[in-house]
Amino acid sequence: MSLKSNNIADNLNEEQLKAVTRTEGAVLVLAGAGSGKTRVLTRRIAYILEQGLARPSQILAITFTNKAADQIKQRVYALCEEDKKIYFPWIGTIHSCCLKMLRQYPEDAGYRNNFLIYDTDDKKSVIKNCMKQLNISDKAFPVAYVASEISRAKDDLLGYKEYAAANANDFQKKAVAGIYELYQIKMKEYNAMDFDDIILNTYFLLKDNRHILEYFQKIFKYILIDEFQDTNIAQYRIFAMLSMKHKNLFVVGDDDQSIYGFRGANVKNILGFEKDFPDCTVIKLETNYRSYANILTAANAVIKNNVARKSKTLKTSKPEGSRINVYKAYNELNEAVYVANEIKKLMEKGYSCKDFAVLYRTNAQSRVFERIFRERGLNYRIFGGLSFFSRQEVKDVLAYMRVVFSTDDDASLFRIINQPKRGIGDTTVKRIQSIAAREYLSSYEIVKNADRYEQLSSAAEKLKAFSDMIEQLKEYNVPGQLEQLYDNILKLTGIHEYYISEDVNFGRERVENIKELKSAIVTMNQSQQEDFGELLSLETFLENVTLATDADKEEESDDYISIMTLHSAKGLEFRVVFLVGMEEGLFPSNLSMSEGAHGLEEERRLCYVGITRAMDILYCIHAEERTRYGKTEPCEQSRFLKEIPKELINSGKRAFSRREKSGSSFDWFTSSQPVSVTKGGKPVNIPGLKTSTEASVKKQDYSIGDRVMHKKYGEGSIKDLYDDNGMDIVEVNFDMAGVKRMVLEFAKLVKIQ
DNA sequence: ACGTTTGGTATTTTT
DNA sequence: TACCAAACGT
Repeated sequence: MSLKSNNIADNLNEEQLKAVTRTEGAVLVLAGAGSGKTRVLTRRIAYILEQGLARPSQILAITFTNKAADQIKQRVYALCEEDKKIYFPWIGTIHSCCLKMLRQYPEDAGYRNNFLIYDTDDKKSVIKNCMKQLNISDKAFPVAYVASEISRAKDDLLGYKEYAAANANDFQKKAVAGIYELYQIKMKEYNAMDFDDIILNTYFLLKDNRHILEYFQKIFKYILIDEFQDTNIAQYRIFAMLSMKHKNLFVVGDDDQSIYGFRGANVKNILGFEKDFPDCTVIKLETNYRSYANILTAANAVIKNNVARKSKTLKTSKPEGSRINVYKAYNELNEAVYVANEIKKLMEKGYSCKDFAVLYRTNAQSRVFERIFRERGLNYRIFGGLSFFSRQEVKDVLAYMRVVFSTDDDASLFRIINQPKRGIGDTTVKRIQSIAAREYLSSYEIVKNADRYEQLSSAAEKLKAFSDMIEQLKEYNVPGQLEQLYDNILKLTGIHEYYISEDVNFGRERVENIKELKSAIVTMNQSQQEDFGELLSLETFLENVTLATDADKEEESDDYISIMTLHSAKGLEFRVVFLVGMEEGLFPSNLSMSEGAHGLEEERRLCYVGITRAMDILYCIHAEERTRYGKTEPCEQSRFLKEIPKELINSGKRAFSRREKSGSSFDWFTSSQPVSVTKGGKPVNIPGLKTSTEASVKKQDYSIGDRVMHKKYGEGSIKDLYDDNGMDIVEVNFDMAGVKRMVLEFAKLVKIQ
């Protein structure tokens, strides 16, 4: 097979080249941050193809995220000849690759062929039901705890029996084991798998079915694993099994970047690798090509405080670069304003939006940045948080699609059975469930034949109407024509009208989101045809949707500031990085520290990941006080900042001190807008602001959604306007102060253009 | 059955 | 603070 690239060795150093060309046998690459890991991975795939060692379909490459998979796919794709593109390697996340295997042998894995994937929300609702059924209070055992306990068990390859046995003398965990058991039984009934089941079931599929294992062993001549430090035991076992025949297992990882321990990732896999594959070649990539020396020195200084790690130091040939900017902000608002100001300054020097990233520990921190950036007209994009497909209204429509796909899907069935309201209440639902359990039938069977059960007589008609509707919708389950299904769901179920009528309450977002779902269907159908020459089936659609992280939504512009958590920044690089919220308790977070030394070390690795994302300039920002869970509390700067040598630091001066704040109930100085400061009690007119204090204020002057400014509460948007006994009342949702109800005439609201 | 209110409680990170 | 669930009233 020929490749477009002439020389596979271009721009590779000696070690990288070795990692690319040592194709046979087990290879462990310890790749430091910014050492060209992705380049090695793609070149290696290209090299294997170029040498004719394998056909594309004989290569299995596992990445950690969909984003990384796409990136590698594209780069390899670009290297391949036009006519070879159809036989494409298996490149994807562990979940999507395992799913592909399971779909080939659903029955051998113990499922019916149209099984569904439950996301975290679905999973929690099933667990909640189990606990109710077992009469276990969710106060004694929070659902989240049970969910993570079950996840962890599955990561370690423990089924409920094994889990119960392993915790036989732990009173609490015995209760969890009971929930785990019932959960698995229910999931089987619903013909559904959760994320961890995908891995676990693949493991057992391969382990218990010799012919299937041999089949896949034969297929995968070369196996490549990225981000190996973040694999768990179950995943590792799968790779080990699959590579047993050809023995060509190539793994890349960095123990210093292991940040998913909380989710069962096991760094020991790196150490274990050398034991399990004694003949393996170990290659270290220790030259960083990304960051200026100061940044790298800081990163090394921080990470060396970790005890549990393989000692190594990244080198660079780059010059020192500028110092690390540490800035002490007054609070989170001031922090965001400072970041925005610095970005503006740097943009004048030639940087553009896409060069910047704001990284924080928790998603909750994104809000202020979103607000300030929007006000300043800075183009930004927030990654992570709740994804488009997990929004309520979108999930509702998806639930209809899922029930159409599989009527065994109880979680979806009960989500929509009364959404929109059709007179099927809690009591009816409970009765359906108990009859289903008694008769060994699916809940949907009961709904469909409601007239046969006396208990359901009062609701029978409504239930019949509901199941008739679902049956009718099933007609539209035609590959390549899912838009029709979507249109009919909107038309027949009343969900569209419901959201239209409710929309005022939700800032008109919901109907828009539902519409966007349709374009997601259309685009996905198109790419399915272009990439795979096949029509988009409901099965594939639903799968893509649940496994999608940030569903590569088409952006109008690709020049934006990236705002995301440190976790999702892994694998990325930016010219300028702002690490914000560097405070004790937030980063490192109290929760991880309560887990002891290893918790703190994971936080430190997270910090290391953050620092090493920066190419040119690094900012670290901490606030003097921060409002969390509605309480404002003083903050101490993060210990990680103290671990950076002083001579590398450029300390920024805070623009305002704590003292300057007192006396004002609203933090004018932190607000980023030109603010209408009161002089002698009268609002000052500011260009761009329109006052309406002169004549009598009329309700007609305002409408819902208008942005307004209030003397005391600052900015907000009008939530409601109404007449109360001849008095015009306005409800404003203030950005800082929340919703306030005021008499319009006296509120002295100033419209902001 | 449904809407509203209250009260309690949680908030780490993601496939 | 903000969200959710149970409790309450209709």
